[in-house]
Amino acid sequence: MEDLRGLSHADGSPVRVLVVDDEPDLTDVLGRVLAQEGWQVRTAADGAGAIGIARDFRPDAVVLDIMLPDIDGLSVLRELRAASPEVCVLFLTARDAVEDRVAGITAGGDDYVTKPFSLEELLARLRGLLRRAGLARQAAAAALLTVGGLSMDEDAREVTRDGEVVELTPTEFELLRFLMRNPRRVLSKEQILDRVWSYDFGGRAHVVELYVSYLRKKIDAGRTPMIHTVRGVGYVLKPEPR
Amino acid sequence: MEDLRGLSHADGSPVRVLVVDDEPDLTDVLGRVLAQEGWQVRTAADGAGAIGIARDFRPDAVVLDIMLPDIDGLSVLRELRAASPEVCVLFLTARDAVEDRVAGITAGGDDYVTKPFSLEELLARLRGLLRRAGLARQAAAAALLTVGGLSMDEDAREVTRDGEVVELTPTEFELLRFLMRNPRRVLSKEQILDRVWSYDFGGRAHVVELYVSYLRKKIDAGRTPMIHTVRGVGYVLKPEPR
DNA sequence: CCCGAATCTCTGAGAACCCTCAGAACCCGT
DNA sequence: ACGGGTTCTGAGGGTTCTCAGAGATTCGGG
Repeated sequence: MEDLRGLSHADGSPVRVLVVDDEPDLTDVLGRVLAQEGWQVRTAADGAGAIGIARDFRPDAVVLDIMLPDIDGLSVLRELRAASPEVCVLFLTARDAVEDRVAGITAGGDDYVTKPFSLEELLARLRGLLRRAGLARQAAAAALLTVGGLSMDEDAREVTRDGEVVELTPTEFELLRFLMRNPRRVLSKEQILDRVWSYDFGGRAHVVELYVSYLRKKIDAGRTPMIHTVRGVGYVLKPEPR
Repeated sequence: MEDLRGLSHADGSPVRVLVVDDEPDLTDVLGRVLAQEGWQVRTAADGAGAIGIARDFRPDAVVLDIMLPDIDGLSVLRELRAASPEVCVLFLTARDAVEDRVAGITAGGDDYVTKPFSLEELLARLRGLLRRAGLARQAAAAALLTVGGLSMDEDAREVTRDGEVVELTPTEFELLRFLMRNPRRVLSKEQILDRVWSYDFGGRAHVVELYVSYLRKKIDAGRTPMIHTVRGVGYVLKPEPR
């Protein structure tokens, strides 16, 4: 059928993710998006809550804000790891607080995303984490997306159209990834904006048009177009028929 | 007899929808139409009322105007979600309300419609929301409508007649969707106008004739016609008799 | 067969929508 | 601090869509 979005355990049970952040708006949206991706989600607003929930929820992954109202995120991590050493962690950090503290952490196979982030970016990181932890169906195989003559290697960040390598900027890459994860489905500019751009982006949907036009130049130039405009609605990525 | 319209829970109980808007005219019409679609409906005129009703009505979906007389629509949403996190929301926003667009709305699985809207559009969005939330019988399968040799993929916005793709403008698409949801049933021009065009449309029924003629050119051209005129009454869409 | 009413189709104007260009702002590494 | 690359804003211009008006056509009753 469609794309296998929800990674799951070998036995088919859904992967469990715990989201910890003190902004309810953020945990709410994240929780819904992750659930939509096929994962089982719980949320917590602080360290104590997180530890409590983790005790019997036994998450496979934790999305953890480093700055929490009560306990330091790193201490929370220690607690979580004590209970289940296997758990993988995706940290959320403020842009300017990255440096030293996180540097050591990522060595352990965990990862981090700086706020403000785009949902696509967070999802991609989380998928990667779980995949490397062996929780994906297709195991540790490289993340390869293919739609018609288009293919994207998420790990290598390499995109090819009909075998030719295409160079993309970060935003172009994110946009294309979102399109490729939703082939044949019309996506509105608002949907795209909400997923590909950071949640604090105030701009207009006009940027989406602009980036679609960039993508077309790089991907559809001189070939059968794969990105189609659906007037008044949005855009679709479709493999060329035949 | 199969009821294709009202999505329902696994146990067959009807889906519950709460409509919140301060214009009684609008909630009345919406309430009637939604009930007719097989849903169980309650209406509220303001945020306080909505929260009160939601407490024991436990809606599966809420149609929520962002501009309410008492409480901000988003605050209402927070309250509703606190009580039942699963509820899906279809926001109503004014077209000219410049960028009161809230980031993340479409990302979390919710959706919005701008006023003035057509009833068909609102219904389609609401159906999509519930479908994706897993409340449809046929679960998350793509929305596929089929009448004879005609088929419509609502997600891809693609229509085919006898296998050939047909390009439609937004209005043509909406009109055809309405016809396809009511096959073999004669629909009057007024009915069509009320459903497919925005509720504030001042024009005459003549546009319906015009758009039916457009549709015929694209769908019936050179084939056994499926759109039939019932003189003095309206139009019917019928699959070619075997 | 004839006539009136209903319907169909053509046309054009205005609006909405989308694409692209050019340049400003920003970030980054050197 | 400089320079290249990236992101974003604004405006211009072209295309498509919607809809009203008018004339052509069809239908059905007498």
